[in-house]
Amino acid sequence: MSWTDERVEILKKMWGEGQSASQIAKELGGVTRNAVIGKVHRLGLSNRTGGGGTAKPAAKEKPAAKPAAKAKPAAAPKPAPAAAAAAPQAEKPAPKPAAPEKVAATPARKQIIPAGQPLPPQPSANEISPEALESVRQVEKKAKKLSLMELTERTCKWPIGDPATEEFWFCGLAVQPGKPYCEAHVGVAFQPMSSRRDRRR
DNA sequence: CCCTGATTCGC
DNA sequence: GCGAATCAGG
Repeated sequence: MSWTDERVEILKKMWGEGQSASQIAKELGGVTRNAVIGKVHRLGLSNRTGGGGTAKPAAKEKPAAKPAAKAKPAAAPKPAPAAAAAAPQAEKPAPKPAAPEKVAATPARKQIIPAGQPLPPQPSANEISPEALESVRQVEKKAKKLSLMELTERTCKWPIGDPATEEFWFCGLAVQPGKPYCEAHVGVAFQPMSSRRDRRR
């Protein structure tokens, strides 16, 4: 893979949005995060964290608009990257702005979903063993309360709360190797059929 | 352990 | 110019 104009553009865009190098690498495909970082540096758009050697995920970054250095005087040779564009996303009714957390909203419009696996349906409580329910409640207290965008392949994707309200987030604890959930949630999500049958009626 | 970006240096 | 290896920090 080479750094074509379009790929560089995607890189710039995502980097500007605060996406991590690894995320950008995945999006582009065919490159590693190292390649992305290397390119970022060569392009001169690097400094994002104050310090050397470290950087936080895409979270607190002020809406920095560092680029802009040079503006193209004329010509807009970038006509149509791709389709997409239209985001059917209607304004979300947020009747309850009660967001205790300062969940940094990524200025991204595209909104990629890092989650690699399908999200689970909320289990009907009556299908789960009391013990399991118990541990789930326990774990929910320790949940990292990640937002959708904060999920990665290694964070538990167990949903907690009502998606229709502000009371909604994902567990976010470390997943069980190969599973989409943390240990506790794997327990309630993947139950042996045998035990299910026993419990049933 | 997982992650992050920064740097180096042979290609 | 490129990016794997390495480094350095969370």
